[in-house]
Amino acid sequence: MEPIAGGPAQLVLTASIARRYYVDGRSKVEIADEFRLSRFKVARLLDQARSSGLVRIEISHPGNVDLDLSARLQETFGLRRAIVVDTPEDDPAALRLQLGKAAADLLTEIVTADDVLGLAWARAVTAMTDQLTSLATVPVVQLTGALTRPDVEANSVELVRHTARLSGGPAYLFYAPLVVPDATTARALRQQPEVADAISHFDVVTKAVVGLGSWAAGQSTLYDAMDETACEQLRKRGVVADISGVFVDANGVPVQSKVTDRVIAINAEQMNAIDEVIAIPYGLAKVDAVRAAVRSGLVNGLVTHSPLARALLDAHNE
Amino acid sequence: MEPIAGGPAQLVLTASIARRYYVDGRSKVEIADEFRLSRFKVARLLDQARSSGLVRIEISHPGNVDLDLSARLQETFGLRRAIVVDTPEDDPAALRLQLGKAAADLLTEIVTADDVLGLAWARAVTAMTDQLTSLATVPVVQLTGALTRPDVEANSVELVRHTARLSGGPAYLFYAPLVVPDATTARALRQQPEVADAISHFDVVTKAVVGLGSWAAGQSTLYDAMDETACEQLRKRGVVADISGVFVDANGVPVQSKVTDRVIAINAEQMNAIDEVIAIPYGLAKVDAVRAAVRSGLVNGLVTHSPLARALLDAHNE
DNA sequence: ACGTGTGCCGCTCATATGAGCGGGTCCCTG
DNA sequence: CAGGGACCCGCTCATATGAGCGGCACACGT
Repeated sequence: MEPIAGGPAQLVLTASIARRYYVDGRSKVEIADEFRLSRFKVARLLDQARSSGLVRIEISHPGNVDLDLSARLQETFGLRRAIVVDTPEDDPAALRLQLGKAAADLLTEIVTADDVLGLAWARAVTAMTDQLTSLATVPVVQLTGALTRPDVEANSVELVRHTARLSGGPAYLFYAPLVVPDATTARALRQQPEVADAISHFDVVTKAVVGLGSWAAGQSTLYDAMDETACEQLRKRGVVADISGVFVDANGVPVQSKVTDRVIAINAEQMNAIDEVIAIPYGLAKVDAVRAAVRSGLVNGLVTHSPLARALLDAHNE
Repeated sequence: MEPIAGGPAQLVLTASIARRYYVDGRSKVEIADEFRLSRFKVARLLDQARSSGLVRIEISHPGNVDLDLSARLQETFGLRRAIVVDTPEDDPAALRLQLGKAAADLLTEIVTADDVLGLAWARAVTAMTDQLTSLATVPVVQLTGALTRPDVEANSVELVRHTARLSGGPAYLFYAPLVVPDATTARALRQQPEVADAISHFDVVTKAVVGLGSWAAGQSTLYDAMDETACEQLRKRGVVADISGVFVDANGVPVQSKVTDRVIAINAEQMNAIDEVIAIPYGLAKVDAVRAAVRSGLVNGLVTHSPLARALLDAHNE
């Protein structure tokens, strides 16, 4: 693997050839010609140069996206998209900002006029839309009700409206909470004209950005907003993650329960039908939730930060 | 030249492909297959990755030889050999030691059983032979007389004898000074049997290691050993370098003069007939001398240190 | 001296690759 | 709305390249 070549002249020759080939981009035949060697000899020297470590190839770029980690994450988990932002930041708000920017850039890039965009309510999604500056003209569909929290200004509606305005496309939005006290209320809400209209568009959504929470206190806005009993019940059913209102267990299997009926949001089946579903998780506490979400196949795009990406890869390799 | 790609997804895709291609060594066709792209698209992305600087290729190795500089020196001046030792050392003795080692390794590598080795007297050559540990069995021919200096132990004779013993081949050596007071003495010396014998072997020498001095006080052992008048006369003739007794001007043209006749050493014509002539110059004061020596075509191999190598390249590029 | 193993070389032939072309699309601009 | 112009794509076809083979020289043990 690493047996550096023989004499110094050999070494210099190999380096010259490597330079001609890799830096100057000449063909091996040309090089062979120039150095009066057979092209085979040139090829062998180049092989040796690479395997001995004389030629090192690095992939990097000036931005804050860790391309190598992104690629590995994408490949390892079979994702359609993966963006890993390389930042030492660990303050959640600042992190959200950075990931939001990366996600916004991603969305700008991948959304084309043929798409229908779905947006769920989540702080990370808000962070994204806030930094969105350009978007193809597409319909924007609200995928979930909103939760009002003292520390958050925007709600799901504003998020959708803002994005649709930016895009120039129609908005399908409604005013409703993400979770209500009982199934009956939920059913009634779902029959409201605006809600029903939005829901009727769920199956034409082609790209969506969703929230992703770990099913534990402080790790999921939905968890924190729900009553203790319901949370406990879902935990007993093996729920480890909520994907904008869709509950999944550690194996990524969606969990149906009475609680599910109280949620005003896209369901597992509908989400599964969406071509690309992107989540923006951060924080090491979410490792298991992300694994579950990815395993479920519901989420096939990730925008995250390097520590979480590394943790995911580590967890995968054991 | 450096317009980094478009969106982040594009970037990650390009990085993935670059990794597959450069790191994993897969073919473009395989990659195209894997990513569902045309091989042309893959090729274009890879081109872009290289030209945008996303993929960086470096050539380096753990030793103290600067391969890149060596290669550039070799190419720029059309040399057969160039070894640039990367060292911050500037103490002449320590430098000689390092260059001597590099030159010794080089000699071990390039001298084969078919060669005839010629050695001139010079401190740097002594530094080389002292560190020579292995050499093909070849005849070793003394190319110059010796100068005895208080700070030097070995002389040309010892140098040749030692090398021949190491090699196992015959030695053609003689006892004579490098320079004598008048041409008549020189002529007489050249007819001495041992001297004549060595000289008769000059034209079969295939590889030689010579000294290289700048024609100024303290920059050439020969200069320092000669009378003021002679030095001055040669300087007036435009001499800037002495190559083990061969004087050349700034354009690399050998300078004949009455002084030349007083030197017991190989002459320009004979040196020119040698396939490889290697010098081991060091110190920035020798830039012009090295340029002249290389331009003359008499010297076609260099073992030197990085500052001098850089200075040579700089001088060439202006 | 004589196998014999090892390393290096250059070959053939199937495959990968590059240069350059022409046909699209989108976006200006007149 | 027509006419460029600036891409971006995938094609053809000549060329470059890789896999694997047999020949050759050298080193070594018997």
